[in-house]
Amino acid sequence: MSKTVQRLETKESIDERTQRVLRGIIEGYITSNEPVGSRSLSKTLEMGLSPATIRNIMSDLSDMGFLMQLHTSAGRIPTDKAYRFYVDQVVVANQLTRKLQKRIQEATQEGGMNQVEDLLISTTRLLAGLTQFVCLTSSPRVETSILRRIEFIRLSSQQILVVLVTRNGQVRNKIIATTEDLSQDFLNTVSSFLNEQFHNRSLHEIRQQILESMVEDKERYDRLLAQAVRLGKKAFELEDAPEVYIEGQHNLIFSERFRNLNSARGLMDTFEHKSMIMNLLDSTVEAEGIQIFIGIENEFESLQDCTMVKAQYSDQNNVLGTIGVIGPTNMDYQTVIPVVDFTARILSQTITQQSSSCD
Amino acid sequence: MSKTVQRLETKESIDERTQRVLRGIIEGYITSNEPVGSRSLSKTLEMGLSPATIRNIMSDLSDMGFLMQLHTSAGRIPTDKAYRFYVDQVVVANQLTRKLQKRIQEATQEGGMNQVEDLLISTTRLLAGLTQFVCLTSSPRVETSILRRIEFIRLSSQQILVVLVTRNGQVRNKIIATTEDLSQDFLNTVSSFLNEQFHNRSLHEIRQQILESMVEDKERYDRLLAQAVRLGKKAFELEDAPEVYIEGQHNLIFSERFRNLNSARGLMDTFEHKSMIMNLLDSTVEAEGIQIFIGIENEFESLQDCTMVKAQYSDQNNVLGTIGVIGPTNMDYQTVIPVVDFTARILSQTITQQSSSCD
DNA sequence: ATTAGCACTATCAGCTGATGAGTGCTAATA
DNA sequence: TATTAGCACTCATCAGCTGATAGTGCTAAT
Repeated sequence: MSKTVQRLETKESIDERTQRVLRGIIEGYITSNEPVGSRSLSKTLEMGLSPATIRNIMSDLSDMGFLMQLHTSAGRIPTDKAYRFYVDQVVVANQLTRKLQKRIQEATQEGGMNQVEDLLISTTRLLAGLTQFVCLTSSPRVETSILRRIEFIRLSSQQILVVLVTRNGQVRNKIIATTEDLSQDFLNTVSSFLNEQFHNRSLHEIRQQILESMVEDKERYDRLLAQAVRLGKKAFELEDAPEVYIEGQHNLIFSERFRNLNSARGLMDTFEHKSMIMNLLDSTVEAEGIQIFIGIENEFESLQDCTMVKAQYSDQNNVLGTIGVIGPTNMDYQTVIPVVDFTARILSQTITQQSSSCD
Repeated sequence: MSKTVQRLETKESIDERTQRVLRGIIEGYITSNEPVGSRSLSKTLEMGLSPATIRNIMSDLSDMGFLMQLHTSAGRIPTDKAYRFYVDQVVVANQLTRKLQKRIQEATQEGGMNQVEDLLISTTRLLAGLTQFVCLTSSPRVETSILRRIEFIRLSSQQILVVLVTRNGQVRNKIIATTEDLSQDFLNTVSSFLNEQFHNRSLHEIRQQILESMVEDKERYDRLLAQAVRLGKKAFELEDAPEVYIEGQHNLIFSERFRNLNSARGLMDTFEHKSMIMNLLDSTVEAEGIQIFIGIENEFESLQDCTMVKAQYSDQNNVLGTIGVIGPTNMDYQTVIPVVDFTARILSQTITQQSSSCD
C-alpha cells in the first residue's frame, strides 16, 4: 500500500526533465561505479543542458532524497530511494537477449541432472556466474512435499535404510536403528502398506496422521500395523531443515563491483548461518513473481548495503523454494532482474516436467 | 630417501647453539607473525647472548638458506627450508591436550551422523574451526567401495530409482530412465539377484564383470539375466567423481594469519575446481600417516605460500580418503600436526565402527 | 669468541602543498 | 523567468618530505 502511495507521489512531483537527469545519474553510476558529476553528465545526457543547470537539478534531487554525496567535492550517487524509483518506474519488463536465454536453458538441461539437488546446485552456480554476485537458493521444504514413494531396506539386524522419494523428485536417505531384527520381506509389506496409505499426501500430513494413530487404542493393532506406525514415525522424523545452496561468495571479496561495500565480512558471517539465509529467502512467501529489496529495505543489517533480487520457483501446484542474488545496490537492474526472473521460470519448468512424469 | 639425506646433512652441519637460535626465530615468528630481530630474540632466548652475537649467527643461518629478510632493516623470517628443519627435527610426536581430544571426539559423535557424508562434512567444518585455516576432505571413492546392498525402486513407467549402499555406509541415489515398464516385483528379483551375485565386491570389480557378461553370448541369457545385466550396467555407471568438502574459506580472507599471503585469490580459484583439489589431496596416496608440504614443496603454484598438512583416513581394510588443512607456512605446527593426525584417526575409527556393523 | 659502538637503511606515521574534480552562489543573459 | 557562465570554495588524493624507529653489517675493543 505504502508503495502505491509513494509511486503516485513521485510521479506528480518530479517533472520529466528531472526524471531524465535522475535516470542518467543512476545509469551512469551503475555503469561506471563512480560518483557522477555535473560536467560529465551534461555530456552523456545529450539534452543540451549545461553543467550549471544540471547542478541545479541535482541540488533539487538531493533535497528530495534521491541523491547523496560521499564528500563535498565528489560527484553524487543515487540513494536507495533513487534505485527504488528506477526499479519501479524505469525498468519495465525488459527482455533477455536470446543468447542469455539459451545459455540458461542449456545449463539447466545438462546431462545427469535427474536429481533435484543437482539441478538446484548447478542453477545456483549458473546464476552466480552470470551475475558475478552471490547466489542463494533454498531447496523445497521436505515438510510440504508430496510423498511419492517410501521404501525400507534392511542393512543389518540393527540398521534399516529409509528411502523417501517426493513428488518433485527429491530423494532422502536416512539410516534408522532398530532393536528388533526385521526381515526384508516384512519391511516390504510395511512399505507397501505405508505407500498405499499415504500416497500423494504431504509429509507434514503424514506425520500428523501417524502421531494420531499412535494415541489411538493400541490393542486394535496387529503386529504389522504397529510396526508400520513405529517405523513410519521414525522415517518421517526428518529434520525439517531445508538445504540452502550458496555460490559465488568469492565475488564478494574479489569483484570490483563490491568494492564500496564496507562489510563483506558481515555478509560472509551471515552466510555461515543457514537458518538466517532461510529467513532471508523465504521471509515473504506471499509475494508473487520477482521481489527486489534495495539497501535499507532489507531486513538484515548486514545486507543493508546490498540489493537482493529473488524469485520463487514452483511446480504445477505449489511454491517450492526461492532463488535469488545479492549484489551491490548499483547493480545492473536492467539485466539482473530479467535474468533472475527467467532462471526461476526455467527452474520451475524443469522441476514441473520431472514431477509430472509420475504415473 | 632424499629426506633422510637432508636430515643427516643438517644434523652434522648445524651446531647446537645455532639450532636453538633458529628454533627461537621460527617459534617467534610463528607466535608473533612478525619478522624477529636480534634484540628481541636475545631477550626471549635467555641464553645470555648479546644481540650482536645473535646477529652473527643469524647471518650464518641466512647464508645457509634458513632465514631471509623482507627488506634490509627488518627482522628475519624463516624460509621453507627452516620450517622443514623445524618439522623434521623439533616437532616430535607432540601430544594433544585432553581438552582438544575430547572436543574432536564429541564433534564426530554428534547425533544424526549415521550417514558418512554428514560425518565428513561436520569433521571438515570442525577442523576448519579448530585451526582457523581452510580444511579439505575427499570422500571415499565410490569406485573402490565394497557393495553392501543395491535396490531398485520403481518410480514410474519410465523411471527407476537405484539405491546403492556401500560397506562404509555411503548411500548413493540415481534415477535411471527405462523404456520398458518393469514391475516392482520384477525389480525385486533383479536386485536380489545382483545382491547375491556381487555381494562384498568392489564397485569397480562389479562394473568390470558386468561389461564382460555383456560381451558373452547373449543367447544364453534368459530374460531376467539380460535385464539384470542391463539395469546393473546403468546402475553402476556412477560418475566416479568423489566429493570434496571445503570449509573455512573465509579464513583465507579474514584471518590475520593469512595476511602475508599475496594471492588469496589464486587459492580461492584453485578451490573452485574440484578436480584440482582431488589431485591436491590424493596425489601421494602411497604415504602413511601425516604428510606435510611446506611452501615450495607443494605441487600447485597457488599453494606455494602455504603449508598443507594432511592425513588419510581408512576403514579396517582400505584407505578411503584424505583430510587436510591449508594454512600459512608459519602455522603452529606443534598443534596443527597432532590435531590433523588425531582427527584423521577418530574419523577412521568412527567409519570403521559404522561399516563393521554389517551382518 | 664475544660484544659494544656506530653508520647505514627501510619503513611508517604525519605533515605539506599542489592538483583536480566538483559544488554553490551570483550575476549576466536570452 | 529559466538558463548559463564565471568564480570562489571545499575536500579527497597524491607525491614528497620529515623524524622516529627498528633493524642490520661492520669494525674495533675486550
